[in-house]
Amino acid sequence: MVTLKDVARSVGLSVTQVSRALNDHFDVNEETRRRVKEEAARLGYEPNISARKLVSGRSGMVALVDTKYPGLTSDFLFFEIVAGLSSEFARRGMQFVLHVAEEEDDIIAVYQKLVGNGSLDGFVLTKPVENDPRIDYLTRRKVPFVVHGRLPGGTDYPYFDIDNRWVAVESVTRFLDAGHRRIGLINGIAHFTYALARFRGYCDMLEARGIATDPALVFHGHMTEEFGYRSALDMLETDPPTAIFCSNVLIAAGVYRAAAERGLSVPRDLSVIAHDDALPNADPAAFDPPLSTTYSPLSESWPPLAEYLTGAIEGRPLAEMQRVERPRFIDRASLAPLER
Amino acid sequence: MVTLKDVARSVGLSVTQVSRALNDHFDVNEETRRRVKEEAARLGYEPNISARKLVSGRSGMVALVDTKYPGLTSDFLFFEIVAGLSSEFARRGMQFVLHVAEEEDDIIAVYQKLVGNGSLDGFVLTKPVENDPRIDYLTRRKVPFVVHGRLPGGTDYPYFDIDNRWVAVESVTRFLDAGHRRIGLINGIAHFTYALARFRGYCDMLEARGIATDPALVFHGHMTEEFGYRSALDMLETDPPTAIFCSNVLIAAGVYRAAAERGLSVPRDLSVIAHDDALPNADPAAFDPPLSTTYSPLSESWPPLAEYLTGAIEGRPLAEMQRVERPRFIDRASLAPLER
DNA sequence: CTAGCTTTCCGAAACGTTTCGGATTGCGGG
DNA sequence: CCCGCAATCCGAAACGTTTCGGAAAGCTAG
Repeated sequence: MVTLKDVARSVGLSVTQVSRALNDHFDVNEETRRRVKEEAARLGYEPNISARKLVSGRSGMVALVDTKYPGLTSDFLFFEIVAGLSSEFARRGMQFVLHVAEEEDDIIAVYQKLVGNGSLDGFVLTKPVENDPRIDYLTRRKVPFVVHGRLPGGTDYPYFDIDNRWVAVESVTRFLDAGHRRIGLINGIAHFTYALARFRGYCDMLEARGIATDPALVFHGHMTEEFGYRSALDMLETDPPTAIFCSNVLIAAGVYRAAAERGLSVPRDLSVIAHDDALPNADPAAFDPPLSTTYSPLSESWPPLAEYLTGAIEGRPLAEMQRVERPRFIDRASLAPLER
Repeated sequence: MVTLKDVARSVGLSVTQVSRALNDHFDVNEETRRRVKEEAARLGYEPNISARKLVSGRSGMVALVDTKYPGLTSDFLFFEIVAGLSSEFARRGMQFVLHVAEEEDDIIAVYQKLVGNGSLDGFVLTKPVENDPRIDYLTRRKVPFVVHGRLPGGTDYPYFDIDNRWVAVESVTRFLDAGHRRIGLINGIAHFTYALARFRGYCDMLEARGIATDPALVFHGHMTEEFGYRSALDMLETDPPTAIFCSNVLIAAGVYRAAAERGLSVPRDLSVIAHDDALPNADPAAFDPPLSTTYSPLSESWPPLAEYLTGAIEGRPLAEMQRVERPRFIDRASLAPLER
């Protein structure tokens, strides 16, 4: 391994000055800096992260922790997140550590261990839940982190989120304006905040028009095609809805399948809107008929997440590191006025 | 952060002795060891990985490097690997670093950087190709690594592989014994060694029975349902095969679809065998008719891979760290004797 | 009683980096 | 000619751990 000392010797300077030259400190001659950098490159010098971390507290490593669960390895969302973040941090010269904990592990204990051994600069938190214990713990320990999503109430941490309430409000409004009264919701797992926000938006919008939410029209679960299919079949059994909002394009695919099986035509007998994360495996435009969506590519969240986390590590002010993005509605052909 | 010094002070011993106690060195009193461990646990002490790495050369971190490519985020295989390895290393108290490099990056330069900054103990290499430059580089730099798969020829590195040649040989033999003469192969991308081994097995087996391999019956590409579908359609165009071996259950799904579209019945008009990695999203028993396979769950490779890599890091002898597993054939209902 | 051994402990050095405080040089202004 | 200042540089300490070489104390055999 080639160290600072090697470069120093080779260029006839002290270790100190070489370090400062490479880190663009002010008190080193321009010409010297050039020479040092050149020589370092020539020797193939790479700073030793461990040594740097030890003294400066920065390692350039960030982590994402998730616990194992059945279906983890076929969770597209998870892939997209992991690949997107890893690549984004790699681009910034940082390292991304994926830690998949055992299902039975206490999640806080895992963070404790990871934080304790002090080789990580910060964490990316995904899929927050209400009163998320991870946020409590990391805040208390003053460990930098960024949340993909956010909690209702005070948010004194960096986050990037989309306006999930709007997603539901917009879709339900369009259904209502088209004359629909019985509107179904097939949502993600209930305790995740994004699902909650959508659920609340859905309820509030109905209530505003004097419609009570019918529990028989609301489903929460793992957002798969299969789940969409089963939920839709269930709804269609008795007193079926005329419109369904799906939290996911995959769910919508299941709804389409169920509708076809029941001999219902979209959108004549059943209107459908879904939220589209722009995942590579599910293209709403390829649906028959093309699926109307609220559109917000997941891939656009990696750059801000990476930026905010580095910001948090460097201690930048919170205000610059909170953003909620509003999706846009893309009308295709799965929404029609209710015929009576 | 609680350090060795804190534990030492709290227990009235030297830092040295505390370190030895925690690492189960021999020259520390049994009673002392107990006291130290207890106190360390009480204080929530976690060894600082950076400091340890700096002096002992071990960080307990291993990495897997892959470059971005279109379809990465929908590559089930990749995620199965990532999640499986991460969890397996986590179980062993190690950390797993996923590094997704940009497509345009020089892969060796990436390894150079990662090796150079000296925070990684070793690497897991997947999807080896012939004359793999990564293997050359890491061997030359004496960096520990383990290969998932192996290269033809001398193998002076740890690896875990399945007998890919056997996979093809076995399937083709069964086809031949059932009277088939025109046998197709839909394989993975040609330069990966596992695809090569299967291709060679396929060719050799045909040749042994005096059958020339027909280039029109061999397809290499990304192992997706779509690729299987297109390849099968192509084959079925003129002078179709009566049997097809698929390197993947996904491919087989595409073949089934193509056959159905062409009005061919499996297995009456077309026999199909596939290799089954036991991925969660593709169950050959759920096919109609159930798909006969060579069976070898991918998930069984993580424990040996993790074990061999830690072995390589600790400098254990090579002989214990090489294994090739033979899959087993599972007969279901997609293979029938050729009617004439 | 002593030599030698075992058991248990400890001080100090080392790993590669950053950073604090100070040192040296050269220059212009008085 | 000297003072002060800017521009460059450097030595040494520090981060938390492991490890080398030895030291102290207790015991046994002679």
